[in-house]
Amino acid sequence: MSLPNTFSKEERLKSRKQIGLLFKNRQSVGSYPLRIFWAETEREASKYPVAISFSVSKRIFKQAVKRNRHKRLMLEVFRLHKHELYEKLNSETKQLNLMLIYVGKEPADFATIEKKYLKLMDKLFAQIAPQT
RNA sequence: ACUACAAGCUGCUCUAUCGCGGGUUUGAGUAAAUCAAACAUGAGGAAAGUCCGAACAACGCAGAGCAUUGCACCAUCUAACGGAUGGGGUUUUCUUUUGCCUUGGUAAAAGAAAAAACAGAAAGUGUCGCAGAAAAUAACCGCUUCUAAUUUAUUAGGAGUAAGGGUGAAAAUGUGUGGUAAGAGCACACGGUUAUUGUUGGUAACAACAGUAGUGGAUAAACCUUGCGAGUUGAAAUGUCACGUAUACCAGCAUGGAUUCUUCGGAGUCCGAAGAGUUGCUCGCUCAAUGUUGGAGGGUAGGCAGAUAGAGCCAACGGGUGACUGUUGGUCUAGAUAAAUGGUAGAGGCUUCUUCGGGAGUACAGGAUUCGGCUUAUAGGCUUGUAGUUGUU
RNA sequence: GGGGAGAUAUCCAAGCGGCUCAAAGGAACCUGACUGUAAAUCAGGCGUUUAAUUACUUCGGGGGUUCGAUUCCCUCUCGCCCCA
Repeated sequence: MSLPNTFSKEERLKSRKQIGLLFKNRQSVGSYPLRIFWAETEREASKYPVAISFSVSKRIFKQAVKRNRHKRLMLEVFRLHKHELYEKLNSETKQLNLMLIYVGKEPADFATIEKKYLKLMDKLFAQIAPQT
């Protein structure tokens, strides 16, 4: 893999407005214990075709330590596999907003999350393809 | 030595590689934005709960009272505290000794340990179910006496009496003696207990001794009283920049308004006195409408400041029983904002299991303005103390 | 980050420190009556146990105050609401 597996601030979905829009126009794909909300918008000055955010509910893991750990694991999986996603999108004008949510009740390790994430990506493309 | 309990301390390490946050330097860029590289750096003892106390900020402030609310043995420590340290008394538990008896209880003394929101019930009000004569101005039974009646020991009525009475969590200061019609702190002796005065010791709480006056049930985590304290709201506070707007709103300044009469100085009548603001309330204080000047509602959800060197940490030498503190010297980069400190691979500690190959585990837990405490959660290790068991001398 | 109010039977919920608080009331559930059957209606039951009007435990968990606590106080746990 020649490209660097970095994760810059611009790739993070930060704007409250964008997040509000995402939840309003959301479409979702699930692959237990993960679920992803996605929505397409016009790109505004960002050089990345994707903006993503990670979330774990306080109801599932009460301790902040566990929530942070699962968010970091999800971030790590996204970072290591993001180029496959970018190649498939390959668009100059559109931006894909994502919200990756952990919905499982039990804690998971890196290997299982990676496996489920790849499965989830296949499902996501199957859903996006006919629309674009 | 092991086990248990209590208190205190500690809170796994390293390498490679791919990443993240803010910082410094260098380079690219006219500059800014931005990008790249290098360098060092990046969670806790509880960061948690939000139970207290402060710093800091905004608002309010002529001030006073009430309400509300917190604290409560004494001294000390501290910026402060409901925290800590030391002390005092109290209660509970255990042990020993002595006395008593129905041989496992009870009473006293001494010692040890532990606990606690330990001011006041002798200022007032309330409450104290059931049971019991009676639950706080105790006469139901009983005891004593007087009167009347008669069947001559009983009935009825009056008076006195808290020694006795199945209850109850609690029954009117315990024991003994005197005393009396019967009784009673009615009197006396020895005690208990409360208030108070004096002396001695102690900074004080308090203790010991002596005197005086009492003997007033419990409950204040019931109302309350006394003493001391608290203005309210909290970083989503607050300031500022950007974006973006009409005449309801706010602030400053000026003048009460309408009407009648008029000698143009003023006078009369009506309206506004109810409401709004000011800390929860009251008093008090300010305001009303119009004109003018300035700001700005809704909305938006962006940047910067607040925001990281401080009641800081470490060491030595002093002071203090101790909490703590004085002097001197040294030391110092977490500052995010849909929120950084992570992933993978390997090695080593430690604990534990073992078929001796190896396997399993490595806690509680993640900054969000910052400190001081308290409470709660914690694998393993270390230190000290107490108790028990075993072994050796 | 800050603040507020709460937890009672399967569910929704009342409940002055005591008695008649094993705890009002409603729904649900169980049994019986009525009916050919069901619904509706009526009667009884509805913590465990007992021959019983018996015994025991109990109002989120733990501790305290009190003679006595669902109630008062402290603490822990859980879920809920509000504030830009």
